[in-house]
Amino acid sequence: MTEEYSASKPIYLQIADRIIREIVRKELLPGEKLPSVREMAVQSGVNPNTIQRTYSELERMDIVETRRGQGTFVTDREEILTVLNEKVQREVIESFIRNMKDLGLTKDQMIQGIEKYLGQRGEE
Amino acid sequence: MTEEYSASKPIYLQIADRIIREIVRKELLPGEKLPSVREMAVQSGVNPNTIQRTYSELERMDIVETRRGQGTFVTDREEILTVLNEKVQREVIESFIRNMKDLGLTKDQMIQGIEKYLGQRGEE
Amino acid sequence: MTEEYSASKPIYLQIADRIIREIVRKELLPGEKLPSVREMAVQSGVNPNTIQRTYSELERMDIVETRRGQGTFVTDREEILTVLNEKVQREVIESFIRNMKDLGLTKDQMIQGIEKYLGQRGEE
Amino acid sequence: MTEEYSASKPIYLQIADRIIREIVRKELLPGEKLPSVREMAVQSGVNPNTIQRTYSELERMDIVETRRGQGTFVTDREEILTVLNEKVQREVIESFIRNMKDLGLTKDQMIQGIEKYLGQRGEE
DNA sequence: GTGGTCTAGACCACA
DNA sequence: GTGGTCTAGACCACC
Repeated sequence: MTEEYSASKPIYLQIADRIIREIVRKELLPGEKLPSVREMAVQSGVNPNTIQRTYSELERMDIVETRRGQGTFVTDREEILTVLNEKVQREVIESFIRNMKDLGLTKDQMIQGIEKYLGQRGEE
Repeated sequence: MTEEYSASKPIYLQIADRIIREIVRKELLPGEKLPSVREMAVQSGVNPNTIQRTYSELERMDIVETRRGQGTFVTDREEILTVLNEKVQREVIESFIRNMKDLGLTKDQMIQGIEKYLGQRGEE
Repeated sequence: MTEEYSASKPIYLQIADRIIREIVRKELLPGEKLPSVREMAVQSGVNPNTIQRTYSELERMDIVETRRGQGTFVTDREEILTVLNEKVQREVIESFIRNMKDLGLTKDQMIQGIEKYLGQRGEE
Repeated sequence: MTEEYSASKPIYLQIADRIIREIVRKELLPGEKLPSVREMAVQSGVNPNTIQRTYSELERMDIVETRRGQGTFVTDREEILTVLNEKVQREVIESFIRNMKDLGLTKDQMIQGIEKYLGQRGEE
């Protein structure tokens, strides 16, 4: 599988986003080891330096921690992951609200739209 | 202004999407003239043939009509624009729901999230 | 009005065909005067020499006759026009039959097709 | 072989029409591979881009499907080909009727004309 | 090899 | 001026 990367955002950040999404979806669990820089570079079809920058960025955000000689691990500090989860969620919601407002819709119409696609509130 | 284009989707379609968004947001009104092919090409930093293709695609979708020797105009057929609006709205909602489900959230949590950012239901 | 001419057939013959069609449709009547070479050239947007060849060709077919100093006239010899009519009609029918056979249709299917588009036989 | 193209219709559509005719006449069978863009361009004496446009148009009409890296193939969806056949047939009939009406003939005369060329109804 | 996109530059018909 | 078509030649992703 060859992934494609948008021209408008640095690749290392795009990969960081992807990893964050995997953490939020619990596909990567707290404390779990990430693939090595070299392995991830091969998987992603990019230069190892790029992955190095990705991991540095994630570490700067306290989302991962690297242990010398052992590798890079998802943080197990729950408060960090909680905040991360909220942040990602907030971004999705804000983007949605912005788009819907562009379409001239009110909050009630947004909710009705969601209910139309998922069935009435209370179900599911 | 130099715009950047994603690598994963043809430029002519990305520009078409941009125009559609402008129509849906009422930045381009029904019956309004679009920039000429050559002018839009300069604005967008692409070859006129690419814009030609964009306009052809929009015409094929009945979103735009061309009058020979005069230019390209947003359709003034309301039913077309209504359907377009619904289609874009549906896409926004589906994308939102997909993202939120990725985050492991239920429908009620989605709605609560929106209400948190916009105030309780019934207000605005 | 600028007419267009196919690249695959000489223009002078295309114009001859057009005149023949007008005669067959009785838009040009037996004995009626055709426009002068110069006038027809202007009407058709071509060189007078081209019309001259058209008229010569029609005269060779005995469809028109030219009277020196007076102009070019549709023949009034009914037998010529009758034969012409049959010839044109035959060409239309043969072309139709050829096309329909290409589609793998039998005669009865052709007739049914016509009836479908014009109502049942005996009406109209 | 140098083909000639009418001035009044885009070449890419004339070639599309030709291919459609070949499909309807079963000279091109369902599932059969069309010549590659470059090969067809040479055969037709036009630029590859023109054939590309022809194939795109045919794909838009669902008459043809392209498989990446493999080529362009006549669809094998029978219902598409049936509809196409009916459409072409309708066009042939309508053109015939138009021509015959131009000649001032009634429906019965059209049918008699066909029977004169193919023998009486019921035979064949 | 295949189809698909893009650029550069030309010519056309229409108004 | 407008949009529409066509050529020439390039680069891309996929197989």
